[in-house]
Amino acid sequence: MLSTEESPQKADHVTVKMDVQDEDLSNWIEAEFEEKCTYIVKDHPWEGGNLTQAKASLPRNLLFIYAPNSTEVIGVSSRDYIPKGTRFGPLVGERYTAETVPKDASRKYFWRVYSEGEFHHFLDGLNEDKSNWMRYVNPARSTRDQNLAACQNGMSIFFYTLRPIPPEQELLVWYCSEFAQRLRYSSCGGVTMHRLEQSQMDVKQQATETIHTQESPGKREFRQHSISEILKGTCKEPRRSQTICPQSLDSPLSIKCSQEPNFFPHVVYPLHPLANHSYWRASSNASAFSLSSPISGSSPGCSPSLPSSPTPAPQEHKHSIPDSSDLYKQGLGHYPCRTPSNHLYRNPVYPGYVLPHYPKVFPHTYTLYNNMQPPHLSCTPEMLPSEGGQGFLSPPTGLYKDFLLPPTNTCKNFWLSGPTSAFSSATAPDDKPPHTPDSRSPTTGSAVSANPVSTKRTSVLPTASNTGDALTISKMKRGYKTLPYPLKKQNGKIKYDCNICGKTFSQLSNLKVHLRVHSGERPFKCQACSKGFTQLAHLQKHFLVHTGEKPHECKVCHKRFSSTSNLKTHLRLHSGEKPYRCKLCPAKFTQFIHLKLHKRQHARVRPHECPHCRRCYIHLCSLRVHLKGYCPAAPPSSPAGLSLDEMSRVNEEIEQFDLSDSADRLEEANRADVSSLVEMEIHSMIWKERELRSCSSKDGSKRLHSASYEASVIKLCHRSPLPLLPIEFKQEPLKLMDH
DNA sequence: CTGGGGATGGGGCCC
DNA sequence: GGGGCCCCATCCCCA
Repeated sequence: MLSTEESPQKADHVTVKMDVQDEDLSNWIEAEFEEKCTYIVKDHPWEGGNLTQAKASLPRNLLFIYAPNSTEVIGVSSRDYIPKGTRFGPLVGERYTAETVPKDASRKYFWRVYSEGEFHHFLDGLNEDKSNWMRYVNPARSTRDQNLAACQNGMSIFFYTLRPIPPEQELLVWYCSEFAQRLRYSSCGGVTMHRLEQSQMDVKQQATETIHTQESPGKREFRQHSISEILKGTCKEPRRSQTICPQSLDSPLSIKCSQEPNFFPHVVYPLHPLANHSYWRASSNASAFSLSSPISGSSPGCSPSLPSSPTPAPQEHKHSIPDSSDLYKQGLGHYPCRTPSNHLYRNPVYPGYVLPHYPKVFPHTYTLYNNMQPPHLSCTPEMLPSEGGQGFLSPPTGLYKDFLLPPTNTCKNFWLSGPTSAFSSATAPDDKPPHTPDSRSPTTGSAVSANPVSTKRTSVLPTASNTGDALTISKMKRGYKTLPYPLKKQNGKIKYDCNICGKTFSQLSNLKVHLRVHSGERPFKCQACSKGFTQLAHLQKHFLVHTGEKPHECKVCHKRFSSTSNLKTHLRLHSGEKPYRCKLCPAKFTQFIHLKLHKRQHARVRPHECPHCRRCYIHLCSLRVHLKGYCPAAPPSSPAGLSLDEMSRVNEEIEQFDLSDSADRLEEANRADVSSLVEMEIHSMIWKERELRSCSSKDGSKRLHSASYEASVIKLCHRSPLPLLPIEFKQEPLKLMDH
């Protein structure tokens, strides 16, 4: 990590970063997570297809953990190293208000979102096509295990990494301390879990007596459920207490007061006049947050007119949050007589709960001209530039930003078409004119906060009316602009590594843009066709499709092209250059793709045959590797002592390698040790596989999806770090290989 | 199947 | 840090 001594000019940057890296995030409040955690991993975009959204949404740096011999997801793990302070989310689910929630809905994956201490809506993760991967994350049973903290930021629920997560470690979530505190839970998941389970045990005996008078014998049996079961809702659906019991879970009374055992009433309903017993009965036992966020919902904190008031006195919140005893008297409240053993359960009533200090850092709302959101939505000013959309923000005056200027002179008029331009109003699917800050009303914040996506970040331009909070905004922006990255130095320059794919960038801005590749964020939307792009330049280029403009002209034939790339390809026709040559025949091509297609013809021809097993290979080096102990018909000389299965597996890999570009390069490299290099890699792969199996057998609870391993194998062999050829082959591989 | 062109994705570099 | 421009790579479509 870069120290301030190493780069004084970056002292501020590093200091902030060091804060994140060195601080104990477990004591952070939600606002701190939102402010300081700068690395944001968004869901993988879901575009339909065979996978459910819940499965397809898994970010690329995560893996599912599957039940043995099953496609059932039982957890989520990291794929690669994930830095401390990384934000995942928001949690996605169907949204229900107390009025719209179906009476017969399964509530296994209900999450509660609160606004100003009052229930606002449910997020239901039950439907895998309408939820995201976060539904699969298991709860942490101990502080040691916990690596994620759940927070409500705005009206969304996010998971933040509390510490760096090494590759292939299961993600385990528990409340952030603030969260746990207001729920009167231990900030340690294990403690709470232990209490819950203990509570469950205590109730068990009492319950048994009650149960057999009310249920059939087959349903009498009580059972302790694992946290995982609870989370997954695989445990038996518990009966819900219909008894109002205001005591906290810490009180034995909370158990005794139950008329009916209530094992996992993890969903507790809002104090609502419409609340009825059907709600309680419908409560289920899966994860659900009852959240209360001072900045949420129709919080005036979203209103531009809201002054930056100091932290409200506890009394204020006591007024806004019903006292549990009052609830009890009213007969409307519900306090779980049994604490839920499921993860992420909370008590919706906050007796004595004092809202934590939450800096008024979101005093302004801005209209986002980005069709990633409905145009009526506002956003908070600290929004992360890397999340895009900044180009679509209306400046305070309501004018459109100058990015509408033309990429080329020839289309200037088009780009300058203002609000009617493709970019400026790209966000308004209904053609509704986007709001400007000037037209914003205090109720705008309500509209925003009522929408779970309203916390999407983007940068804003401070308005004249909000200059008083410029410092706050600046602080927020600094927080977001500072990535908690382990910085490296290369030739005296700071290098920014993408911790997802490992790519290195010399400029942080390049990395930020690059991260959109992983997050799936495409903030630049084309109004004409709704396509999204990661960069404005891409959108600008794309829009030439709609305008029909072809700015690039061939000097020879005066044919015009939309891109320089295509013009360059075209120019090869005039120059006669065919840089892509086939090594197996005299064919030459002007485009690499044509060579690639051509090579398929040769792939059917496998001139190198094993004399023992008659396997055939395109490349001699592949045959050599095969003969080095991986031919099942050859005399035993396996240097790795492989089983037949493993040998078969290796041969599959050799076959795959044979079809890869690396094989071509090896062949061209004509190095004597080529087959040894390949063999080494394959050995490495085999041993890694063995280690994985060994680990898997030792820890039955951790079963990583085999596909991830296979992917790593493929990566290893086919994009291997083999010291094959100089790096310049990357761009013009075959061209340079030709002798 | 080959060749040509269109479209898109992504990164480097400079301002 | 963000925007703009340029470049390369790749995929797809079609004649």
